Amino acid sequence: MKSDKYHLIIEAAITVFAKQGYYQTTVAQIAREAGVADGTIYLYFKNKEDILLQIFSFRAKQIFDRFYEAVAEAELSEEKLRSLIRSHLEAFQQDRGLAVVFQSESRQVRKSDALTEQINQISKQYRNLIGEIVEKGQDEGFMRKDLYLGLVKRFVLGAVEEVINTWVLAGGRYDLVSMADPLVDLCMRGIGTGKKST
Amino acid sequence: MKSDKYHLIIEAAITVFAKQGYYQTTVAQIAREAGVADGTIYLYFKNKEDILLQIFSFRAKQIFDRFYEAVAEAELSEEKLRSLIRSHLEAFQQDRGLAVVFQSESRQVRKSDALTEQINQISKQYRNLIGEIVEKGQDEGFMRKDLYLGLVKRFVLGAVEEVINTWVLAGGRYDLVSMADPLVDLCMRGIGTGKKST
Amino acid sequence: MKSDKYHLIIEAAITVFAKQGYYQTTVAQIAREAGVADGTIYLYFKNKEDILLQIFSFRAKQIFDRFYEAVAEAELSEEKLRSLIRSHLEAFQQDRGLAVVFQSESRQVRKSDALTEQINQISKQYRNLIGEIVEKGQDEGFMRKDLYLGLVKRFVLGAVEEVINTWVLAGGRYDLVSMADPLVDLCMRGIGTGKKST
Amino acid sequence: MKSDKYHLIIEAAITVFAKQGYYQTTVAQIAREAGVADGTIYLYFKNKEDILLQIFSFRAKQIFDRFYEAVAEAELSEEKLRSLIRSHLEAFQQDRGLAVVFQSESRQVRKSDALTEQINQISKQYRNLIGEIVEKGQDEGFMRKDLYLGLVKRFVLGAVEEVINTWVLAGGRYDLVSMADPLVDLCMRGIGTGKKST
DNA sequence: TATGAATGAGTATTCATTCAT
DNA sequence: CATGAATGAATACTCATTCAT
Repeated sequence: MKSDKYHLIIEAAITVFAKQGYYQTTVAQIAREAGVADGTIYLYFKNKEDILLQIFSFRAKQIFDRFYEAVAEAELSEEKLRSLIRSHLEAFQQDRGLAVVFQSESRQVRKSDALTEQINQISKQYRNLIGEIVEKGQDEGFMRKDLYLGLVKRFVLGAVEEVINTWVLAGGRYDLVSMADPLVDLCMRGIGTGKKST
Repeated sequence: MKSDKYHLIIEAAITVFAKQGYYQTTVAQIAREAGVADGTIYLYFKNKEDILLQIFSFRAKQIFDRFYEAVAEAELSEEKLRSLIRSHLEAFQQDRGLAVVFQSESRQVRKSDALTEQINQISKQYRNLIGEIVEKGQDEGFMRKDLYLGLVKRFVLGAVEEVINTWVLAGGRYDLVSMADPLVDLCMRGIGTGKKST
Repeated sequence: MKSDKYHLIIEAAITVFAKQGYYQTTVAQIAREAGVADGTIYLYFKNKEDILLQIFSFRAKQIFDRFYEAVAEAELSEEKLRSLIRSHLEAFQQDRGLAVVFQSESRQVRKSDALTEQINQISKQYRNLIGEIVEKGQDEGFMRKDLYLGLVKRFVLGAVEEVINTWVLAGGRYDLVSMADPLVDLCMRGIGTGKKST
Repeated sequence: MKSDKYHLIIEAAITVFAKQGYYQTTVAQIAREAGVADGTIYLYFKNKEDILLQIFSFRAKQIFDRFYEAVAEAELSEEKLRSLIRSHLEAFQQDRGLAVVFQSESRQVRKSDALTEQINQISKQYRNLIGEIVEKGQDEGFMRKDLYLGLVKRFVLGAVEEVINTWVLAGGRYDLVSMADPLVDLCMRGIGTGKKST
């Protein structure tokens, strides 16, 4: 089990990264926000970038576990998609800081291979999850088979991300989760066969 | 007419920003890439950030003019949407560097109000363009009227952006423009009424 | 109590400013002279100008306290003037570097309001001290009453400063304090009534 | 005869140096003030410092010629001293910018030997002029013979300079020349024998 | 002569990282 | 484990000077 301070620093970093962006944030600011000394950070993290890396890997893992659960609980493909999107929006609505960091930092080109890889892996996992759902939908006859799967994955992911992004830029002032159903509806019309699941 | 050096520097900056990101890029690197002295940059730009600002405002204008033309040339709403998306993909395919900069830097949280505003304005214009097309489509009976317009705009924009983003991350190794038709098809199924335009 | 390093840097700065002048001195030179890293300076001073400001305010205070003491210890006005001038010359003779900095930097036109104000305030205090002595001298009948006080203050201050200045330019090679008595004599003839105090 | 532009630049430099000080002034500012191109300055001056050097040597010469004239026109030593001081104050009152530059830049420590020498030479000449007057006064019996001549020179020079300096700092808002008589009176009491010249 | 665009050396300042306590 | 003072490499920006026109 990770120490108390570790989580303290992670949370502080998310807060400050969300407000100012990674490069605009100093390690000293994170330390102050976390209420620890500058040097203490280096007891838990290799360097500044490692903090961001851990945010992506540690927190992403937490969140993805919820996604998998949500998808597993649903039966049919459409409901799985709905569950996925809803829990995605829920997770980000619950932690807007994290949402901001994900949205704004994941697109940044970076030198560190470790970080790039981490981010790419997360995206890939997410797309794979969508891919599995769509394939299941195709098997069930709820989703069109004449679709380039790679495009469909991005189509769904892009739509969800843009909805989140708009919400983030709007300052998180409205209910993000309420966008889930209309969004799924749009997606299903795009990729679905029209066959009803009930 | 802007001076020769101005464009030289803009192009150099796009190249280097695309490769390393804004914060990882030094002014000296831009100067070297442009083949000018460090100080020369400050004859044409107020500071480093101003270069990015100019890229967004100057180059975005160029590109947006093409978008408006493309949309204007088409007759029916679906064709307008197809034109818009195709010219979007074309523009970014032709200048991958610019695409990378747009995709990765536009999401960054930043202090400068000027830059944030510039970026927000571009996004808004784009969404408005989509909005107009959809409204026209609703009038023509090609697009559903039971849609929350704000969501539709983001839905389309998000899908396009994610397609570009994936292409960017893949190193631009395949034909981006060929994604236009399937993408429009997906979007139209999502937002269309099913009525055929021919 | 101020840290060790603070004084180390102040002394180093005085030395280097005295040798090369404020604008010709780099922060790196001060750091090297003080035996600290460049960055360390910014732990104790806001910026380069702040060092000069602190020299004026911190060291001036030290010295002025001595002046007030010296003046207070003397009884009659002429002796007070003699004490003031002697301790002034003594102080500057003891720290020629400081003398040089005071003489050469205090006349410079500068943007910083804080610095200008600091310098003006010191000059004013000094002139006020002289003013008080002269007024006491007038009461005692040792000094002429037909004098424009503002002129007298400057007359005395100017004479003392020029004597110091010449000594500074001469490289501090002779005994500055020995000029005190003849200087006071000259001043007293100029402003005195001729009445003897003994 | 020096070209038009030469004087134009000299005057412009005096104006800007007076306002901002030598080190705070850029060559471009001088050029703008003079209404010439940056490069033009280097047709008339070797470098930035040369401008200041020329101000001291060219303008000082002009002024000193007036001083010598004024001193020559007077008969007796006291009147010579009065003439000198009055023309000094007059000259500076007429060109406050020049006064500021003289007062503030002449004390600065500088690397350039040429400039330091120029400034020292001017001061020396001035002190010599005073010296000659005092010696004449001693011959005539108007001035005390028990004075260390080096001190007397500085005594007078210092008093005059401080009076000018105060006027400069006050923004030149009062009549400087009117200080001449009281100032001479003070000096004469200090150094004179009391014998009346009429 | 005159120009002003271009140069690039020079510098104040920041900040990730270390390490003695 | 925890601290935070100290470090010094890194970098945006300025400006005196040059030179092709």
